[in-house]
Amino acid sequence: MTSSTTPVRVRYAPSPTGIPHIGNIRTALFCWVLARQTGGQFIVRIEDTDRARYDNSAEKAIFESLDWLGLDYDEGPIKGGPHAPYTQSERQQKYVEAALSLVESGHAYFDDTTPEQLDALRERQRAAKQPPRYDGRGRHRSPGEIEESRKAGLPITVRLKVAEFGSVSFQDTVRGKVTFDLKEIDDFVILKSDQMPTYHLAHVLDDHAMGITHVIRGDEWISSTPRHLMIHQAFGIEPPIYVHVPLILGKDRSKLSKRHGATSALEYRDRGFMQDAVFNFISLLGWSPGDDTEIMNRDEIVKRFSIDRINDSPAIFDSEKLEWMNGVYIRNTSKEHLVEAVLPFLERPESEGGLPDSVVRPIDRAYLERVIPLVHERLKLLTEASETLDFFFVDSVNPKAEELPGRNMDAEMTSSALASALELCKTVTPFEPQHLESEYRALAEKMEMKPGQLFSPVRVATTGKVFAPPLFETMAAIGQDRCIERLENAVEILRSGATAP
RNA sequence: GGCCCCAUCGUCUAGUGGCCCAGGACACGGCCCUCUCAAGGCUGAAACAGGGGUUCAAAUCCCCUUGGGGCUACCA
Repeated sequence: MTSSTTPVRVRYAPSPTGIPHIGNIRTALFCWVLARQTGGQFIVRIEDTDRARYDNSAEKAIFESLDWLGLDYDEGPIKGGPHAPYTQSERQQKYVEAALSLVESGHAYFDDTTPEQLDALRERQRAAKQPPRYDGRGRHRSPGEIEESRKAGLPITVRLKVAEFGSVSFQDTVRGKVTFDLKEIDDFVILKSDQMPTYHLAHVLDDHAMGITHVIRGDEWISSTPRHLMIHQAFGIEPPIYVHVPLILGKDRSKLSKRHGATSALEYRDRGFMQDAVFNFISLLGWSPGDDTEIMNRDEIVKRFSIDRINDSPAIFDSEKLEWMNGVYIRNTSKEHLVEAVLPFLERPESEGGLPDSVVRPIDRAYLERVIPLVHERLKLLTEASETLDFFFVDSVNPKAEELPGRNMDAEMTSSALASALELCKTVTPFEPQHLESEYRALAEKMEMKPGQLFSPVRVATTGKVFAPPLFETMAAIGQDRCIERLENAVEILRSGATAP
């Protein structure tokens, strides 16, 4: 059991082969939270030992994701630290030396089996309905034979000698005791023929060197943990505490990947989610504080987090609830902060979801501050701001003729409503919400219409939309001149539409 | 196929033997509020995968079955 007062050293060790998805980032978040809670360290290490799959943009995305969610690290690439470097490709020599020392001590051996031979072996095993497994043939190769292969340019790997009998078990903090039979584990590669270590070797060495106390990682690693234990044993070092967190699955219940659509934290940022909402939401995937609390800021999460309360079962990632939560965060945020958050989205080009290109950039900030309260509680995504606010910023608006009439209103009723509304609009002073409302209500009464029947066409005429913020606040913000123009325009639209056959 | 892990409403989850004919949240339906849309309030429908044990008592413990997932690479 982990005492929350003992400082932990935990690490997030992604490999830069793709943009980190929510599940991956959730693991980073758990690590970060635990480090902050215990006053320990959160370390980032880049595991780029797979040269073929290395992707520079993925590496950038990793740091961008961490940064966006505010997961600051104590040691890592760029920043450095007492165990630098924190990028595995820069630590290669250490792995090679370690692998060689294992050969020296008899815990590992060179293997010159070619990939083709390995394929053939597996093929045969499959045909014979045997589990595909390396058969340990390299154990019997003499140094001379290896040397010959080396000279012939054959690929040479280093494999760990795994005992053929017995079992390994370990205590996983979330799973409990997990046991594997050693006969299930073959002699696996620890040093590849390109002199790069495999994940198994590299991370064990680094975690040990960096003093990692808790290895927090996805459930997918549970079945290779016995290998990691064997490596520790071979080096005579103590393994860390293992914490295998349940995976986050896509809607089809399979491991999260690109084909599940938007799965990276960065995509959520770009789609208008707030970082605190995403932080809150993903912390609740596979963990809960134990009561009904759902909305928690990061301090609360840090305070309440506990490894013991991490779930056993995988969670399906469904962004519907995240959208709701994002709305909660938007509503809870200050006007000033919302303006700040929404501005970059409004200023994007129209084709990317920004305000119409006809609106001059930079956007009139003072005016935005004036109108944002009108939509504050209506916003679920920051990206929605453009279409929710556009009519405030553009010069004119184009209501559809068929949308102008309100419920149970015919064309005639609509035109007379608009005509009277226009006349009133020209004369009403001051042009302020309360006054506007009382004037327009009086007008509705005089015309023997329900307020809504008068307001609806006016809303559509002034905003171009059927749904909009409260009418009189909106009109006041749009201003008397533009309202008059828009109402005139609507009257015109209706007239030309009505005369058409 | 083999090994390992998992199993409560559609989804996220509470539940650690009696407080549970199972609670909360999202989504969905209804009602209220209301100038539309939201927000808010009330409310409805919705789950312990199945079968055996153990126990006075089981969603909770054990076993089996079923289902799902992961791993099974010179990828991580």
